[in-house]
Amino acid sequence: MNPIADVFQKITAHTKEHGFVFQSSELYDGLGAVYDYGPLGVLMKNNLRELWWQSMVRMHENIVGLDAAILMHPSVWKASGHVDAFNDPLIDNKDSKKRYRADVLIEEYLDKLDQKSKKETVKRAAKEGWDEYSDEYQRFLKGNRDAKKAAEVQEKFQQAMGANDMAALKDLILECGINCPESGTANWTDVRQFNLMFKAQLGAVAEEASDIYLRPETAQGIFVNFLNVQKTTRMKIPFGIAQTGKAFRNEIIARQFIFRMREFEQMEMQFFVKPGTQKEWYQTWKSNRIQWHQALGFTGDSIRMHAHDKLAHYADAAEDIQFHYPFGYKEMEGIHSRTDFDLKQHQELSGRKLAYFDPEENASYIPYVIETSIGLDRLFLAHLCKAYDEETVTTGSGGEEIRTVLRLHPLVAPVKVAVFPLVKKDGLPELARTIIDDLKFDMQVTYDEKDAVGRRYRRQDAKGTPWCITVDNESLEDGQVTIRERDSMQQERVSISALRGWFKEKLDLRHYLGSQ
RNA sequence: GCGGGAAUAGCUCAGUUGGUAGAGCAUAACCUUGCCAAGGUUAGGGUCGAGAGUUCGAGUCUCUUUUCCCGCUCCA
Repeated sequence: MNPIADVFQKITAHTKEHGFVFQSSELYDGLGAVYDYGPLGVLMKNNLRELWWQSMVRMHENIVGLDAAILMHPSVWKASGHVDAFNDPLIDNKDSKKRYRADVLIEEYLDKLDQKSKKETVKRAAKEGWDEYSDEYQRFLKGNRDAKKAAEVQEKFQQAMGANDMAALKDLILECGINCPESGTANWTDVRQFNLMFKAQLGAVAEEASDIYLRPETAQGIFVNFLNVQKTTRMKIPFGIAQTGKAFRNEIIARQFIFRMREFEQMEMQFFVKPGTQKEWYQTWKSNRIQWHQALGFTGDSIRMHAHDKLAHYADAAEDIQFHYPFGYKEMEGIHSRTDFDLKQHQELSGRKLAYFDPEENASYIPYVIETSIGLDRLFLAHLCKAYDEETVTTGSGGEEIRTVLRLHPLVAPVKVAVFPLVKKDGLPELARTIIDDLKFDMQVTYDEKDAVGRRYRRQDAKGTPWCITVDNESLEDGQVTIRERDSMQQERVSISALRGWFKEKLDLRHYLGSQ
């Protein structure tokens, strides 16, 4: 096994062992590429979502929140392009093992026929002296062998696509003698429809029910609410709408643990700007988002920007923020300049005006959109990967051992403080409980009294808890306790009455996100 | 989707030519110790991923299937 896979496997095993992530429906052998967050996982995931929300909504007076429904009108997905782009008839060549879109293969074949037909026509026209606009020319162009064949194939093709008839598509490929460009053979599998959107039924009576989709992205909920939000909040451009929520994609292959899941959570912010200013805003949000990641510990080369090779149909600029996962640099967040594509599409299909009236310009226009879109699960995984560490330490008896520690950012860590009585007698547990009762209003705290205290420290290290408080016999007299820090293992004596202030200072957002 | 590998207790893994299911760690209770883990005693926990087949008998052999990992492939 290669060392990279080894590290990743250790991380995934660790997350299960300590209750961060479980496989979905494990009791029934599991459901592929779907995962559940355990007790520690949900705390950490909530922290990350909250940190994003605070830096987006709370710290920007021109960004407001939204929580749109997962179910939306089917036309939304027509307008967004998902119905077309997420519905591909695919076919594999068994010899080359290459996969193609069946419709693209046929369209390419039709193109070839068209070219042949044109070539023939030009040749014939030169011979006969026909003008390009003459009746003879046109008649031959439509009437030659290749053109007739093309028309015939075209009709069958449209019929098959219209009826979603996959068998007919395959027959057509065989009939046309279309071979794999790679292997040159016609050893094809059946054509299969890959629908990346999850379909559900709206309506309890099967015959009356209509198809509806689970949203494949959260962005459209923002676009269709654009005017609702703008009018009710009296927002002026430039302004943004932020949303977090689940999205669903029927991935053909889904791997690498929670990196690619069928059900996942996105955190998106769509920022509406005046056309022509999108480039500046694109840069602004790019650097803002990088700063945010750096503030939470993704320093050095743990993240990098990566430009898209080819742009999606809606974008005029797009880059990813990639994180250096154990399996390589992979997309964690996307910054996209989406132009006015989405709003325009919705305006067209709905027939409702989606223009914004700009009082300063005294003109109305459809705004351009800069999108920041991050996968919460991928962010979660990135923090785990960055934090996981096996450190060699010297033991009390002079030997060496491995300390497994999650060096999570304190704001990200699921539990902030663990409180221990040094021994479970002499009233120490009771004193420890009073400390917990005092701190629990501000942060997630936990209690542990079992085993030697050193061992309890290690248990918390594995969960990423940044601080441990130990109550000893002296505490009863001088009112002071020991705070032990996770990464340095340094200890500090602090009086019980000062604890709340001490932690409030350590967990102060402005230390980390203050630059934004 | 193709090819390869794997699945036994919460975790890491043994399990011989097919013959009653094991260890360490973890968990719980009690005793002991007390500032950087693994002292003692005891207890709980497994239809060996699932289904079928071969067999007197299957964790072990065969087939199917599910899930995970690796490589290709795919990816708004």
